[in-house]
Amino acid sequence: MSVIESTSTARPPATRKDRYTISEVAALTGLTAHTLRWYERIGLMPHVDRSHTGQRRFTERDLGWLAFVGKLRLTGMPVADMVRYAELVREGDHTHAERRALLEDTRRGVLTRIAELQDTLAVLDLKIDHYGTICGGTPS
Amino acid sequence: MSVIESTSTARPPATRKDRYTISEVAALTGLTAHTLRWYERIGLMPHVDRSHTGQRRFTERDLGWLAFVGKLRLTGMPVADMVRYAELVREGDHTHAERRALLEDTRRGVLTRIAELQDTLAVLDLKIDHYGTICGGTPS
DNA sequence: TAAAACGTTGGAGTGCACTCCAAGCAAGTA
DNA sequence: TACTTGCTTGGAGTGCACTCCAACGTTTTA
Repeated sequence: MSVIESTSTARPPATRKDRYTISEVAALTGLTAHTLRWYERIGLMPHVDRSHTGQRRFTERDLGWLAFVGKLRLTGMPVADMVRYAELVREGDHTHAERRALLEDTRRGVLTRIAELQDTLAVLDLKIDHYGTICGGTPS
Repeated sequence: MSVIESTSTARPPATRKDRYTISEVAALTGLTAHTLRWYERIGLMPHVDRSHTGQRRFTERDLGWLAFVGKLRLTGMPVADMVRYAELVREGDHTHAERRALLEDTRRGVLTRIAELQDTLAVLDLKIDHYGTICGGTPS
């Protein structure tokens, strides 16, 4: 479920702002302000709005995008690929097929990684069991 | 795939192909020779035997260790922690408890990572589904 | 025996994903 | 207003895990 469908027709409670400073976004996302600026510089953010003096003002939509990017990061996707995805989004609706392909590749990668991890889990359990009981000492 | 061939007259009594050159080990493990030397330099390998002229000769035991290290690497464990584990092995049997603790920490980390990945999988599936059906165009 | 292929070392270089710095302008508080 | 904290930029620096280099010695093959 994405966070971004905050509609403008229904007035939300006063706790929800529509413009966030970089440090507010840093606190909300767990990213540093440095990293947020860097994301923008490399093209991983859609254009971020500015105040009349040039300071960044992030929207709810930016927050939603950042949440999704956070998920992509957790998949282990390289930043370069996330930038590619962001480019596709900027290019418009005709890139849907490529976006889906990218996501499906990522999905396959995640599945593979989960299988790998479950494999290591088996080895780890064997080893832990070994230390828990007999404790023979060869490094193997 | 057989590892045992690759040469020659089986004359010398001391050489029962249980000694592997660095490039053989590279081929068997998928690591590069560079990486194998680097592993040794940083203390991630137990002492590797040498030929009379100083070239490395890996044993079956080294191969087993490398296989285990490969599993640890797949867990995402930092190299520094793997080196710590290797040190504990070198220090002898009285480090069993600490070794087990290290492995149990790693196990918990793997479980967490699997959960994270399954979470990203849910988001990915939602998104892929979205592109598969309606294809509305907001970047979210 | 000669050439090609393989091995050795310390140290330098690479790519990734941040992370920080300096110097100066902007915003909120007493 | 003065002060303190926050935000701006381009560019340099960091830490990790390799990855490669130069210059030379060793082993295998023809």
